[in-house]
Amino acid sequence: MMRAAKTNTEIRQGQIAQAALKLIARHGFHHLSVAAVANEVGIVPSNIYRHYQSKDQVLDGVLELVSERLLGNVAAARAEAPNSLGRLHCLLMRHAQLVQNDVPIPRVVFSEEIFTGHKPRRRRVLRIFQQYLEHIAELIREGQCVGEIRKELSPDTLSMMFLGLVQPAAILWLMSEGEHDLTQQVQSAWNIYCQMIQSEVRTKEAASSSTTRRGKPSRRFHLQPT
Amino acid sequence: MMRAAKTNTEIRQGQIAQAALKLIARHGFHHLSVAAVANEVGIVPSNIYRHYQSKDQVLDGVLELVSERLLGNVAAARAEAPNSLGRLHCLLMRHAQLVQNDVPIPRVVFSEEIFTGHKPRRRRVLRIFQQYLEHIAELIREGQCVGEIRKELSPDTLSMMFLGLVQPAAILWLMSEGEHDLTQQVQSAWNIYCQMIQSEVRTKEAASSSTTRRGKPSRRFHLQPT
DNA sequence: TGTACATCAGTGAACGCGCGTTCACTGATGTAC
DNA sequence: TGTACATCAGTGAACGCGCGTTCACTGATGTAC
Repeated sequence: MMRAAKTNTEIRQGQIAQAALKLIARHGFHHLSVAAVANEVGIVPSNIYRHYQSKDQVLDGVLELVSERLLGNVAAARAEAPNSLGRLHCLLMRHAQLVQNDVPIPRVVFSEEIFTGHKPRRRRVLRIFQQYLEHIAELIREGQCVGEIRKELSPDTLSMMFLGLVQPAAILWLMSEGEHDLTQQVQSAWNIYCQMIQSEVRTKEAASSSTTRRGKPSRRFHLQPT
Repeated sequence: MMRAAKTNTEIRQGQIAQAALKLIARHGFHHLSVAAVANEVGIVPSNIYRHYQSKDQVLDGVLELVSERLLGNVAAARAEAPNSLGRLHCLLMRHAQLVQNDVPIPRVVFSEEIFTGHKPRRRRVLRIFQQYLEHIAELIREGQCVGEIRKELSPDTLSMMFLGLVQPAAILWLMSEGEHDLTQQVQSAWNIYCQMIQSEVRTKEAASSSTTRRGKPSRRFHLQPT
């Protein structure tokens, strides 16, 4: 066996967390072994302990990555779309992509290790979850301020429902190994959700608002196939 | 140690599955050990193998129980409420109760053991999930037939969104150890969902339909706190 | 009703395996002189 | 520029623990005669 190149701990920590995330994405959280991570990085298992104190700390590193990606998507969605509904739509699709291609967040968030693992980590995931929800609620509030989104609906409830547009579909997708088309299912759900939350354009007050409902209804409504 | 009373295999299989479900509900899926199950039943670990061939088969027994409860709720909701919206509401609240009191289904369905465990079991859970979705879609279709629910919305998408009313809240509830009030959050989401899917009562054609929207809007709408 | 035997559930000890972690040692890199 | 030494990352062997599973044995229950 060739000896691995000597590498700075800071860099190795990053490599190890990335490798762990990749393996979790592929084989699931609790199949993650220190040996597998080491192998992925190209070092020997015991060497992990030069850079992390324990497996637990590696997992903390993974959570950090997941948090960054989730919150990064919020920032990206803000930058990509000009209005609230567009941003929400963008965030939703990015979230679906994240689940599908890159990081099966469900594997992390729904994992047993999280629910039943030691408390500090559970609190941490809870916090990430809540932060994410809060960002979504903020997007919704902004939409309500400018009149895009109906003001009588609670942003907190709407943000929870927003996540509900992806989660069941994501689980189904995970379990069916790609038999279900996640993106399309999420899109269908979004169409209905969007139509529901946007301010009515029929009423006289907001007849020509910024929403696209009137212009191209066929893209907002999910038309029944048959 | 007192010797356990000799008991019929059929009965013991039931006891074992029940005990396993109870322990999963309390401590999570992958913390389930054969020893713990045996202890809960009041027998010795090795005795489990008189009644099941392996731990895997015990887990299959647990899935059977979960399936029964989920589908049982559908039947109960059908019996309890006269119309489709009422049945959906009833089913939703029963589902939330199931998660909260009895069987944390998330612990089973979202478990790593399911996603990454051996294929036959994953297929089985997928099937249970799909059956449940299909029953919900059927309730929705019935509602569309009698004009309670808007006909242009896809039952398949609506059923997925229906599950989305509980799932994020359930996960939050699990992680926060009851800090969040699951029932109330689900109720809020339902109010919005219900308002969205029910047929418009404003329009002339269905002015006096069977929905309760006009009569008591404050119970259907979630009013913003501030 | 009583006896002999087959069947079947219950038990404790032990095995085997995976896996996280420790430890003593190796060898490369950077720094002081 | 060259030498000596400290520092730190890499390695393989081994330990320890939990846990699913096996096995030989025990003892209770039901049945045939």
